[in-house]
Amino acid sequence: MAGIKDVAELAGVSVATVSRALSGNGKVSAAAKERVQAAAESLGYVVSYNASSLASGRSRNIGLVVPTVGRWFFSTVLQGATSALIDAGYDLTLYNTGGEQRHRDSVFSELLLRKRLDGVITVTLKLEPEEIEQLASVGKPVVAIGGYIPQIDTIWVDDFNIAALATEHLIGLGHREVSFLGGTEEFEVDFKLGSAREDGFEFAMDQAEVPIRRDWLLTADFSTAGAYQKVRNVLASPCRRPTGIVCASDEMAFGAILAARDLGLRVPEDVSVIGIDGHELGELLGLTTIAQDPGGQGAAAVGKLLTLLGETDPASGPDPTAGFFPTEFTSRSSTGAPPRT
Amino acid sequence: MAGIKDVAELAGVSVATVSRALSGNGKVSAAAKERVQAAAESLGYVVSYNASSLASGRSRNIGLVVPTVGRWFFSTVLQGATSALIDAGYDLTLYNTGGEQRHRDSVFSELLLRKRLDGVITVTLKLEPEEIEQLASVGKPVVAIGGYIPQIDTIWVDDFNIAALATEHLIGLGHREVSFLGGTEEFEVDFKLGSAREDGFEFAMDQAEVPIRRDWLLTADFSTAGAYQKVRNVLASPCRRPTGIVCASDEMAFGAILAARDLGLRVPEDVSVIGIDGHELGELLGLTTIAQDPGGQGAAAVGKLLTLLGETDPASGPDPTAGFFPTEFTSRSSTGAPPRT
DNA sequence: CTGAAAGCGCTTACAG
DNA sequence: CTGAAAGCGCTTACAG
Repeated sequence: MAGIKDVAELAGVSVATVSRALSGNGKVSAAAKERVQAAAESLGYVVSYNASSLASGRSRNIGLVVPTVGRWFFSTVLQGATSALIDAGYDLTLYNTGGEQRHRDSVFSELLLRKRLDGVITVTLKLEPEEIEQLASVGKPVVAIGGYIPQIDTIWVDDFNIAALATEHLIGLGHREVSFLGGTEEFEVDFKLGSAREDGFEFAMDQAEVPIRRDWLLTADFSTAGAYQKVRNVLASPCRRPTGIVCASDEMAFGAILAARDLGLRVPEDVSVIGIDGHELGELLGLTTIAQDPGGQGAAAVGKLLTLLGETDPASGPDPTAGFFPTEFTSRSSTGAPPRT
Repeated sequence: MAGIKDVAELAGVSVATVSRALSGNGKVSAAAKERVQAAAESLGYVVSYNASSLASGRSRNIGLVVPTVGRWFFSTVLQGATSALIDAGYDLTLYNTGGEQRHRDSVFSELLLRKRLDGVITVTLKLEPEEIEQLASVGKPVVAIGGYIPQIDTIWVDDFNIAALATEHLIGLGHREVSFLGGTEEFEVDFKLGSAREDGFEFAMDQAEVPIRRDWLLTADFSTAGAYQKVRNVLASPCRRPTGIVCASDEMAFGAILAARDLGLRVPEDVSVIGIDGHELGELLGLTTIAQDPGGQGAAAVGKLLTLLGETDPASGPDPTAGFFPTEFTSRSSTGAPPRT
């Protein structure tokens, strides 16, 4: 475990020069720099991040707060963020609150404020006004993904209009019996998108003057299995059943498709299903969806954070927080005209 | 940003006493402790981890190295590890090599050795002998998940026998035309399980004296979509096609099932599919599989690491590295007798 | 049980 | 361009 002193000795310079040569801060003669690098190399010296952070106040480490890592959206955001970060030479410390308030609070009070973090990315995390203030007072940049948080740079898709668009797609195909599958109350707290999407659905339905049936406003836990149960119940109804289902996520849409199949219903001849996400599996299952590229969102959040930290050229491309993150309507075989009755 | 001095001043004690009162190390009178805690509370004081780590040599932070986070096995391991860690008050720094050698090497040389880590968990990472030596020389405990690494505590399932068991299940049902879907060369490097599972398959086939067709030894990238293509090709063959497919992962088994369905083949009447993993979706798709509980493996690795760090009661339960991690054969509807010809 | 002080391994004004 | 030295905010023998 060679230290900076060992390198200085071997290179025949002071530790100050070693620090400058290796970090790139300050002036060092080419000759000295070369000797330092050679010495560091031969000793296998790597700077102690703890000491460096303590002395400089910068830790080259950013925190990512997620409610779970077990859902496609979040693991994909994480994947995108880590790739972007590794190239910048930053570490990623993961805070998985597990949706538990207790963990969420401790993340906040302890982990974010005084930890070894230069900045934080929060994913669909609801922040209280005083928490935002706290973060601002500490001076650590924060970038949020999902939902809208006042005063904080946010990467988000236009949930309301996406859901409205998905709904209009079904209405445009002739559907009048449309169900919406959103997130349960419990999940909306974290994911915080359920209601915007449901609002978009209701708006589109109202615009088209298609009546909304309250008992077709379903909710699930964003899992495929959860969605399967709910959709199966509604499709198995002996009375009228919806001919189209707008799902707030692709994973839930998969559940809807599987439920229909298991009931012997054909998709889309008997029932159309549309999702929101752009999950890889969607292609195999022929799912019509609105893709939102979570990996790109993760990378964009990293880019924005790095800019705030003064790392990247601020002129590099448009500000990802300036508007909504782009989405793409992807038409496949899970949607079609409703069955004639 | 109150510091330890502020707390000491407010509590009317020295910083040494504050440190001892808050960390629990060393003796402090009940009265002093109480005053310190009250002072810390009212100032919103949180210890600086960098300073603490530098001074003590312990950082309450562990590293997790994965080749990707976009595959179910890995995100589930991660989920299990984070839950276990958050309760212990440890941070988790994530190193996602993305399967790139360049990232993998930098993780090794820079990140692990001199970073703010007390220990490391590697998931299906192949380590060179000199790397193991390096780790040992630094004295940082390492626990591996998946595969076997000499001299390092390893949490792993019995890949060989699991695959053999899966194969025997199909043979026992009467199948003689059995295909194996493993990982591509490229993936085996990281995942490092492909060959053990293929070996198990071949062993079981040989034992039962069922001939192995080389052109039915398929490989894919462990993704559902990749598996779909390969299996579709083999099932679409105008000549003989396999009546059973042993898949090295559930996600690939999903691809196999979907490929069969899309070709109009019934599962299991026309073709049986068995996976390895225990993915949640397996229940919905009726997938017979051998569940290996990756979340539990992640938690077990954390537990082992914490023990090595002297954190937990060593007497708490059996050593998870003492044998193979338990797996569970889960019979569902994707396997049955082969079609009569 | 408690405090003064050294030290963890760097970074960075400051003075040359 | 370079070095001596202070300081980052803690922890922990050491001596009471």
